[in-house]
Formats: sequence, C-alpha cells, structure tokens
Amino acid sequence: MLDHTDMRILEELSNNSRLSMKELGAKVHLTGPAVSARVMKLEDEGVIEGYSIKLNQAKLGYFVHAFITIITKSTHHAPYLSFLKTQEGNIVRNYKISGDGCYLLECKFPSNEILNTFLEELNEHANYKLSIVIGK
Amino acid sequence: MLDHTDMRILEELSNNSRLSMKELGAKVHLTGPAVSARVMKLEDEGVIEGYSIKLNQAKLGYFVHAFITIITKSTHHAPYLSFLKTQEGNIVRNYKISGDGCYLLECKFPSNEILNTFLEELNEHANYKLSIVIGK
DNA sequence: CTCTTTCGCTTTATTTTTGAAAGGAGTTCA
DNA sequence: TGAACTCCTTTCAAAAATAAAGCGAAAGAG
Repeated sequence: MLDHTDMRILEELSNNSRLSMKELGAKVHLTGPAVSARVMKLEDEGVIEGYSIKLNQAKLGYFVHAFITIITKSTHHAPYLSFLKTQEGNIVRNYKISGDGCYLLECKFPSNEILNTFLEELNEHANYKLSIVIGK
Repeated sequence: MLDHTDMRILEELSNNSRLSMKELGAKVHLTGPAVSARVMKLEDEGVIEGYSIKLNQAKLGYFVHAFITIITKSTHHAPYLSFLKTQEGNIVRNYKISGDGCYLLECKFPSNEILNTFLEELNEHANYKLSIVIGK
C-alpha cells in the first residue's frame, strides 16, 4: 500500500511541508507531477491529515509547558470537560487515558502564577498530578 | 512585536501550512507579497520554527499510543537515553520533567504485543508507569 | 511647521511552479 | 498476443512566487 517512496515523501514533508512539488520530486527521484499525484493520493487515503506549522511557544509568551494527570472528582466528567472549554488558550491537548488517571492534559502558560491560578480552578473539578516540562 | 494580523497568519498556517501566499493574503486582507514578507519575518524571528504534516498513525500501522512516566533506576540517565536511541521508530517525544518521574515518554506501537516487548526491555533501565491513550 | 527617513503596503513584471493532458513503458491477466 | 491498468515522463497553459519600483502615512530632526 505504501511503498518506500511514499515513506520518503512523508519523511520529507514532515521536515518541511512547504517544499514545492518540484523540490520534493528531486529529493525522491520523481518529477513534479508524479510526486504531486502521490501526495494527493496520500491525502485522499487519509494518511496525510493536514499541513501545519511548528511554533516557538516561548516567543508567543508561553514559558511554562506542563502535563497534568487528571483524576476527576465525580464519576461523570462533564464539569471538568466544560471547564477545559473555558481555558482553550492554555490547552494543547486533552488525552483520554487508561492507566494512572482519567485524562492526561497537555497545556501551556505564560507564567507559574497563571499556572497556579489554573490549578486552583481545576481543583474544583478534579484532582491532579503536575509534571512541568524541563526540556526536549 | 506581533500584531493581530501576525496572529491571524499563524492561526491560518496552523490550520493549513500549504496555503498559497495569495490565499493566505486573502484571508488576512493583504496582498500576496505583503503576507509573504510577514511570513518571512516570522520565520527569521524564530516564531515559526518549521512546516510539518499531521499523519494518521493508525494508517501507518501504529495502533497503540502511550505515555510512559519514567523513573530511572540509577541516578545517571545514560543507559535509559541510549536505550531510547535504539527505539527511534516508536518514540514520538521524550520530555524531561519535574514532578512525578524523570521523563515523560510519548510513544507509539503497532500492537500491545510490541508494546509489551518494549516495556520488558525498558524495565532493564527504568521503572515506569504506563498510560495508554484512548481518545482525543 | 516642513523636510527627511522609515516602514509597510500595493502594483507591476519576470521567473518559477502547478496542474491538466497526452503519451510511453512495464505488468497483469485472459 | 494483446487488452487493460498502473505509474511515470513530457509538454504546455494557467497560476503563484518573487524581485523591484513606487506610494502614502507616521515618526523624528531642524
């Protein structure tokens, strides 16, 4: 289904999704139209779900990056989930997990003070364990 | 430093980084050359770190997505880190964290069997807590 | 107040890329 | 042997990117 050339294409586009089809073609030894057809096929099949950018969060004012393991207080999660909707600017992703907790929340904050405020509000809906990202 | 138009540009490129400068310009009410100059500025400043794609991991054969909290056995982490290098295909990211553990490892596997093999090898270097992603 | 510089944009024109169409080579299958 | 299919290349018209020139508003100096 996916051959070696397709994997090379995905690799190159992961590194730089703004390559022109001509440049991408040169990297994988195909012409522009040939590689363009393959990319369209990968999109149609749903292998490529979209094209995005990598942002430097610190340059956007987000200096704190954290993972928070969530243990909701009640058995139904709605209060927690609707709380999240009020905090969209700080949420990167909310993973539903099996294991140590109900959710794993990835989030970002301008400062520890703002993180602290967030945690106080979060604590009305859920218990948590905080992990702050130091590197990599 | 970053005005409202820059934020709009980052937003649009996050949704689709392969927009032509002309299309992007139309969305933020600028001409192609004008928006192109702004994007180049955002790149030069390091706000935009790169352009990438979103891949459907299941379609690539990775059906299991997990976060593993790592507690290294010894005080020096080299054995664990060099073990990771041997497992690159399955590793998404390894975050150094402060909190519950030394690292938070995001990884993907074709099956629970392969995850199990991974965990047995991991356990030679570190203790761990496993969280398997169920959704979102 | 006026002159000058700077900045960010638009317009224009050239170069480059895209994408559609036609055609060729290799493979499969009857 | 040949029909159907796949995947590629070549060709070419249309679209986009890019470089250059110029415009107008804002800021600063005399």
